[in-house]
Amino acid sequence: MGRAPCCDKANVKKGPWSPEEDAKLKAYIEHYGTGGNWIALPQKIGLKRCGKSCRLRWLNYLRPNIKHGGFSEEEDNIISNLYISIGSRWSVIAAQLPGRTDNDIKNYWNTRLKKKLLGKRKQSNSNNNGNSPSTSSNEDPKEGLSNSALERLQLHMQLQGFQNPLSFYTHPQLWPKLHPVQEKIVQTLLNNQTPNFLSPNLQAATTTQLPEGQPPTGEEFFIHPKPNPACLDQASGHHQVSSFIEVDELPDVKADGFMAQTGQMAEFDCFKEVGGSSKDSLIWWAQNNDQDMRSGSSSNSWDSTSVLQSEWVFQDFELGYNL
DNA sequence: AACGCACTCAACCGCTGAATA
DNA sequence: ATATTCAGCGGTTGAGTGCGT
Repeated sequence: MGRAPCCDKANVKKGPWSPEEDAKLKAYIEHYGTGGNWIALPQKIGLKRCGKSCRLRWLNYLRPNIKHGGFSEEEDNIISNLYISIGSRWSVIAAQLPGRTDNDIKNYWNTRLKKKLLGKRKQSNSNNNGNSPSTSSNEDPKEGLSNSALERLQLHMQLQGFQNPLSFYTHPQLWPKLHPVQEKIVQTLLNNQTPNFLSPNLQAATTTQLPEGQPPTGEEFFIHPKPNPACLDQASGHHQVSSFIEVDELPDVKADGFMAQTGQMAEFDCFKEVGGSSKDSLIWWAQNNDQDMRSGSSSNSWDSTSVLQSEWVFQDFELGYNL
C-alpha cells in the first residue's frame, strides 16, 4: 500500500527560503493560525512550498521566541543527560528547553556536544593508560551496538565516573538523583510507555530527591539506573564488574560475539526474577537489535515497541551480561 | 589567491502513529 | 476492520562557510 505524496512535487519549490516567503508564511500564521492543516496552508498563502516544508520552517525558524545557537552549560547538561536517559527523542528534549527546537538540539548534539563529551572521554582514556584505542561508536557502525546505544553507554559510564568500577553499586549515595524536571519527564514516560516489569527499578530510582532547597549543580542531573537488587543478590556478583567495563575496551566486542550471549544472559536468575514476559521481551529485543546490527541499518534502533523499553532493557542487559 | 577539507545547520526524506472515513 | 490522510518525528543530505595549507 503506497502512500499518496503530501504535495505535487513537480510544482513545489525546494531549498532555502527567501525572505519574502518567510514574511508571507509568518504574516499568515500570525494572523490566521495554521488552521490545523499544513498541507492546505501553502495554497492559501500562495506559496509554492510543500506543507511539511512550511511547518518545518515555522517551527524551526519563524515561530516566536526561537533561540538559535549560544547553548549554555546548563542546557548542555540537560541535553546530555536526557540523551543518555531517553535517547534521541529530540522533541522530548526540546520540550524541556524553552525556545529550542528539536532540529536545533539534534544538530547541536550531533555536531558539537557529542564530540565535546566523547572527546573528553577519549582524552581521559589516553591519560589513564594510553593503550586504549577507544573505538568511537561512529567509526564503524556495522560492528557492535547501534551508534545511539554505544554513545549512550559510553557517555553514561563516563558521566558516572566509571573509573572506579564498583563505586556505583557499592555506594548507595551514587544512586539516582533526579532533577525535578527529569523526574517529571521520566514519570510521564513511565506512566505512558514503560512496561511494568521495568518500572520498579526506575520508580525506585525516581524516589531519591535532591535535598530540599539545594540548587542543582549539574551533576545531579545525571540519571543513574538503580541496580536491580535481585540481580545483585543472585548473579554471583560478576555482573557488577561487567556492567562497568567499557564496550570499546572489551576484547573484540562485536555484534556477533556480543549478541551471541544473549541466550545465556536471558537465563540469568535475575531475569527469571522479573518474570517470563520480560524475559521474552528481552530476547525479542536482543534478536531485533541483532538483526538491526547485522543489516547495518541506520534506522532508529530504539524503536519498534518502545524506546523506553529498549532503553531500560538495555540497562538490564548490561547488568546481566556475563563476561 | 586558490584549493581542499571539515564543520554547521537548514531543509528534505521517509517512517510511525493517531485520527478519521 | 480496513484504508487513507496527516502531523510529527528522527535520520540524512547538501549548500554554505570557515580555516588551514
